[in-house]
Amino acid sequence: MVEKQLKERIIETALKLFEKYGYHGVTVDRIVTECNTSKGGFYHNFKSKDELLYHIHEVFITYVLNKAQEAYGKYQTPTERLCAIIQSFVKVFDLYKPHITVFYQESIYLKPEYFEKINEKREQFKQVIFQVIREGIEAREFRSELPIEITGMSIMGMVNWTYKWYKPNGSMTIEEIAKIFIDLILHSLLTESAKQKEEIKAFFLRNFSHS
Amino acid sequence: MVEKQLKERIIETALKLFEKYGYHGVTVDRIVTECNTSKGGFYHNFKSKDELLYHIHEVFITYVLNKAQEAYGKYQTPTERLCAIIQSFVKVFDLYKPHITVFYQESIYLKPEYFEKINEKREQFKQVIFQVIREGIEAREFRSELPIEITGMSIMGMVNWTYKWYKPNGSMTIEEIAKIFIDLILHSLLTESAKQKEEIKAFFLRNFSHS
DNA sequence: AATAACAGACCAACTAGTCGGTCTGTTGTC
DNA sequence: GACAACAGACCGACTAGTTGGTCTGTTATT
Repeated sequence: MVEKQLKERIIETALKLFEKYGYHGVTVDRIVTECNTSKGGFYHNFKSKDELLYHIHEVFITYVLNKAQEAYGKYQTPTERLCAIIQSFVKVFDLYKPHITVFYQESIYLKPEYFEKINEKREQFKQVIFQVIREGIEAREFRSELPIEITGMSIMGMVNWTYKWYKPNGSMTIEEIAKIFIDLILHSLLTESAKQKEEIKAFFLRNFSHS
Repeated sequence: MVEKQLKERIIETALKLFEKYGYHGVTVDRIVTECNTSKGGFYHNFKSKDELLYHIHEVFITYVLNKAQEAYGKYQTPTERLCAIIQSFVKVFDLYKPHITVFYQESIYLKPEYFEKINEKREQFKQVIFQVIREGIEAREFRSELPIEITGMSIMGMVNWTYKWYKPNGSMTIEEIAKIFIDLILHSLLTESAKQKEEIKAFFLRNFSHS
């Protein structure tokens, strides 16, 4: 087993600190001390503190966007697609909780060029969600009276907000939380007739057979 | 008509700037220049930049907590109470959008003493929500399989997230958005039998009679 | 030997906060 | 009514400390 590379160590330390104290609450000096390196080590690996922040954003959004597109491709019906996307996204909280926190708290501090790049992917992710909702309405699985954007943002809000309260190693696993989210969302989106449809009912029961 | 007091002007300017650039993206110098005052004027009215940040938090959370308790007191049934609380909270976005943004983005930068005070009220607010959900389940209006905390945090996430995308003067009024939130939430919380109950059905129709 | 990886002293810029001073309006005194 | 005495609001040059970033030198690696 090779020693963990310095660059990785810097990122991990920075994430831990940024999550707790915020980007501006952490100095480069603090980062380098806490992971036993030096200014030289830091600036050898990153052009600037900004670039480190960008890197964190980039890693996270790229991963999440890929996962969403993957989940979309894996299923055919809107209901299944939506559930798969949510599930894959929520699972990310166990892997990338600090990334997510930084992503939602500190992105205003990204330099314009960096911000643009990140925002593009962020926008793509949103469009995947909107697309699924649109298809769900067209397929008469989701209620047609729902406005796509607001509904999409509601779902994203519900899920994203998790970063404010989720504690890994808490009393509930992230999978259990994901199930509850999906339960809530399906109850609010599905039409009465979709709830009756055999394949959707089966899919539903397979995932949430409470009692 | 008296001139607007300096303190008010400072707060307004700071809010506008904090919302856009973040607490650390705005210097005291910038605040005082943009509202045509001076360092002296600023520090005459505030002990520190931190105190200004605290003040913004305090005004907002106090208002919101009062509104929630008021809404709770005004109604008797859990469903009505929940809707009233959500409605009153969402309406705040037209009044206090910058406050809310600062509240959710910058509270980590509050000095410990300040943070404690704010957090206490924040906690109280959460408890009101949890309480209503608990009562709703006990009254068999809300589905008993829902865990109170997660459901509560889901609702708060959905609603709070609004600060990330809501544009006053957008194509939808805040009241319309509130209705959609409530529609989604009721669909996911209400039991089948509650949906049938005459008074709840009436209440429902009164608020969302889409076609 | 040449190059990449890292160390750490140092620098220049910036920023929150201070402090002596001014200006305006109010109160008390004759 | 005039004037002294005073208070509070506000000004802005200045400071002390902090922070991101640089630069020269040292160590490891191939």
